[in-house]
Amino acid sequence: MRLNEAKSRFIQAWGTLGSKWGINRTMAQLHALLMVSPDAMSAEQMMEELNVSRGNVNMNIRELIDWGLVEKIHKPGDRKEYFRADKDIWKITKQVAKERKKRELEPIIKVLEQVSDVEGDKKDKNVKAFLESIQGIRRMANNADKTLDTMIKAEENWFFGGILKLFK
Amino acid sequence: MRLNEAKSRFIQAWGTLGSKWGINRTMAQLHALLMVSPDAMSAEQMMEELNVSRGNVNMNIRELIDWGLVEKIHKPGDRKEYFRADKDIWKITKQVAKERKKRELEPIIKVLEQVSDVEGDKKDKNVKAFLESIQGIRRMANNADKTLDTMIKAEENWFFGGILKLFK
DNA sequence: AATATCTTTCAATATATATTGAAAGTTCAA
DNA sequence: TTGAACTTTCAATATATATTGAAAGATATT
Repeated sequence: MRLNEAKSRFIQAWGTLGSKWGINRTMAQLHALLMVSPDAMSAEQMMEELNVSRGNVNMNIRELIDWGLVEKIHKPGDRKEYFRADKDIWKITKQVAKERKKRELEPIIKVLEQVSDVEGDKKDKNVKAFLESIQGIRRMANNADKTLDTMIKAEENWFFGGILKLFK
Repeated sequence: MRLNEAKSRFIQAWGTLGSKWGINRTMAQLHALLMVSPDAMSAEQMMEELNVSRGNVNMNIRELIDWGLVEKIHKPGDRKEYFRADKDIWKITKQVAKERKKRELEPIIKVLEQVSDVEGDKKDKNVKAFLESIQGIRRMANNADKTLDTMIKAEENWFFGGILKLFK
């Protein structure tokens, strides 16, 4: 397979995967593009490669920066802005974990706490079933929270080394 | 907080969380509803609680069954179908992991394999950067795949206990 | 076999989300 | 301080996704 075909297949697949995980397709494609590009890219270059508008590139690159996955680069003697993505997949994974924890896990944990405080007859099977389920979900959420905390601090070779030993 | 308010807050929050993870809101809400309901529910009851149409309930319940999260129940002497969700959150988590692995992780691993086979000058920095990134992503994906395999078979305490201990 | 009860389907519609592109905004060099 | 080069914004539009509801399809009951 030629490089260009491989590249566009990967970008395509990454965009599709992103969609299934609630990530805007263009955002995922931009990320894929930058992950496999040796050099930082300008808005024009990205518009060209992905066939999307300037506004679309601008908004989604901003979102990627907000997620901590892309950074703005200034080349000396050039007014254009360039963008590059970190290529270390372990760092990327941790960064995504960190953001989703903050944006999604922590908020739901708060809701779970709030709804755990139900007044009324604890013998009522409706109350009982509700509280038992919520409690189970809370424990899982708190476990996930702690695990992510630790993962976010962990070294790369945890994932590429330690976990395999554990699961033998 | 009264049970009804707690229930609807939880259902609401679960639906919102689902959306952010690429899951249809009604599907997530139905799942939430069944998770906190002591008894199996009929389509009518669910339509009533969530204020959605019969068709919507039917399609999304079918999807939940397809994900292995809900089962159909027949009550003796009643022609109606009822539905119940497993309430064991560890089982639910494993089931979701199993399905997403099959539907999303395995397909992307195949694409990563395919695009790893790039012809051309391995000294070209474009080829080099592409292959290095893809290789990193592949290693991560394969690790995730193995980890999920193990998790799907594991007991809750062992999994979290083991991971947390390892991280220490 | 006619009827009542319940489920499924799917074209039409509504809603949510993504994308465009041109105008406004910004910055810099002359 | 002007204008060229570049970035940002956002109303309009397009696209994708979800939802409805009535008709068709099942299945049990009389």
